Amino acid sequence: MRDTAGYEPLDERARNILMAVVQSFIQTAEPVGSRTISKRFEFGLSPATIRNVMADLEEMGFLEQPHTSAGRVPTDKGYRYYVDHLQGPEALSAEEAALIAQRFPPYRGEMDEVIAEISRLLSELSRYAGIVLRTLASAVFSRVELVKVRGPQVLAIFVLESGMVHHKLITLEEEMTQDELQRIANYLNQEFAGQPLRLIRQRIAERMAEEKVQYDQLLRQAMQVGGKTFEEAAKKDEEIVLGGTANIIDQPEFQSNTERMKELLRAFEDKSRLIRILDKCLEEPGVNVIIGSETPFKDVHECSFVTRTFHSGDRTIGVLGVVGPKRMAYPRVMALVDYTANLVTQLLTQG
Amino acid sequence: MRDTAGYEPLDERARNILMAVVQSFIQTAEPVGSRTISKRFEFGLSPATIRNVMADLEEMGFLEQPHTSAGRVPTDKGYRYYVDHLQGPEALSAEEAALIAQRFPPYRGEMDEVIAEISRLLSELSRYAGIVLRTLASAVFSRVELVKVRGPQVLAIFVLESGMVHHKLITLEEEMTQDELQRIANYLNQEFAGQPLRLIRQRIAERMAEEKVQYDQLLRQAMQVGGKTFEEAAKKDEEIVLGGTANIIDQPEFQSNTERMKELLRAFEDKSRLIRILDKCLEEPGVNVIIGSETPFKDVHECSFVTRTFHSGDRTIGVLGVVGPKRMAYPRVMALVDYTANLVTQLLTQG
DNA sequence: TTTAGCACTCAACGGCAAAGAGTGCTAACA
DNA sequence: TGTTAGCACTCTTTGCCGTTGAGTGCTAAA
Repeated sequence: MRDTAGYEPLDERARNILMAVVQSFIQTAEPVGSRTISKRFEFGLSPATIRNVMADLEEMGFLEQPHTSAGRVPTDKGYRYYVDHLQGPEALSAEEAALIAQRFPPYRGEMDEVIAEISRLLSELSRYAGIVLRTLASAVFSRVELVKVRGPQVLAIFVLESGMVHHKLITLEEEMTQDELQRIANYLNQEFAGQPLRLIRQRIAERMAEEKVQYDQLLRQAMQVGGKTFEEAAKKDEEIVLGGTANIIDQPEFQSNTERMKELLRAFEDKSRLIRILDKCLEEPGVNVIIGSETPFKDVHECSFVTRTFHSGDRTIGVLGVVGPKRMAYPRVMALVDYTANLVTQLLTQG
Repeated sequence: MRDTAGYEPLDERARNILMAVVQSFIQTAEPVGSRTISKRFEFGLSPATIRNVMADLEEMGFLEQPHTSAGRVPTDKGYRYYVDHLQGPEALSAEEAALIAQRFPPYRGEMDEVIAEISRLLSELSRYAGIVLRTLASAVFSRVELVKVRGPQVLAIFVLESGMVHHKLITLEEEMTQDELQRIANYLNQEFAGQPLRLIRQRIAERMAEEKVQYDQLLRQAMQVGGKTFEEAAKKDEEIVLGGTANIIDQPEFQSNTERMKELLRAFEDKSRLIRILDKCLEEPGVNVIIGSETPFKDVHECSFVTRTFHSGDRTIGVLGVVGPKRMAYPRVMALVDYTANLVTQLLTQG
């Protein structure tokens, strides 16, 4: 939900007509005219009256015309108003809910496969693209194991409080024995267990600057290894998976315009930008909708994002959702995303 | 290289003209007529003569006409003949080779990032899609570490001879102590170090059937854990990454035909089919070319694959390559793929 | 054997008129 | 005063049609 202030007040009739335009356009992808609305919806108003109202709505910035003699199309502001104030909440049908639950992947501590499967599931059910971001930003450290691989290469496996496991291959400045590594691991576990990764990184940076670290060999080595372990982790802090991008080709708005389509597919290949967008969603509670130009990235201004965070216990693990054209079936997709996020949370929490 | 037998012998002139048609079509994506060839190539032949030869080539199945009054287009058989017998080997320019070497990712035992980066590199340089398959089929086991996570969950980390590291979370039937796990790991290391994963799986299956295993607790437990460890590994035996799929949208043959484009993008999303295709390439030494209908999968009949295996020492690690339209700049792409595969092999071998 | 000439085919292009959807404005109506 | 019918106007879409041009196959001459 965005701030609702700053809108000119719309009377009942204007709201109804705006709703009719948005819904009709979402269904047909054709600009909608006054005649169409007058026929298809039972407002008991003539096209002429509707025209007047639509002209008002256009002036207020909710609608626009592709060209003079065409019908109207919602603007981003129009979609926003629709999402925030007009659409009723839609529940998933029982069959659909059952279908999702049935297709739900099993979880055995390996997030990667779950993420991939969920994004596929979301894309199939929405017929748009599915997207999942997994973050370690608020992950809590539980334990690390250090395994000598060969030479100065060491495998650091760290287990998170949520039961998730990550591993990183790090290269030390000087070779150490497995015994030394064991001692270091013990130290790190004792010192940092139960703390968020974010904080640990900070602590290590602080300690390394402290004087006494210079004199204590174990401490010095521990900080070196710990630094590498947790710093390296940062690189994989966020993992993002997209599924079903081919679905967007079916959308008529891109069919005719291959230029836009190319732009969009390229945007989807550049994960870093998507991460930036979804990062914002991590802070939003509940189902979050981003419409077209509400993101700062021009190549996705023709898209909307519907997302929701998912958790393990009270830790935020990531965010999942659907990317589709602005002309998206919002109520349905929002219900789908909400339901799926709940299921994932359940899976991770009790798993 | 395919079998060269079974071709009607082509005389010098026919070969030249076939080559001209293929090259011209690769360049322009337009069906090529007799007039064009007569002008652009210095054969000293009139269009009429060329027409006769082209008619012969069409009868033999090397060329075809989209419609009566259009020029000719190579068939898959035509491309095949071109690739096998007509194109000269092309070397990468020094600048390009340098560019690749410079953009080459560093390697520190983590394959995942290398694979992703290589596929991106291949796609950027070829302007088609880059593809990399990593396989464990011929991987050799070096060492395993078993780490208790919580309850019956155990993290199995296995190091391969090539220095690569994989991990799998497995769930035991009964909880074990870290000490027991350590003993089991020792046993597995002693027993199986230096053997291919493939073979190990087989051995374990055999042993589990043996009678004496029933009486020896350590052995029984070891087989149970080993079975899970190596069996689980099979699931991730093959990993495939595609980069730059958006590039294919630029190809004129797909621009006009969104139906084909959709089909192709969907095919790219179904990794299992791509794996099947690339699996075949694993057995081919040298640069391998697959043209259109030479794969059994209809959705990629408009594409060609150019691939080459890469190695660590004498072990095959995977296969990399480029996927593009059949109308592909074969000599250039083949040189690129060859060079890149060599670099990767070098990286993995000395790394 | 090669080539010039010719009749033929067919996609592509441009122009044009008709159709159709939609609008804004005005005047009449309840 | 709000609503609506009517109307003139705009502009895209569609279909039609003739023209153009690239390309072919065939035949007959060099």
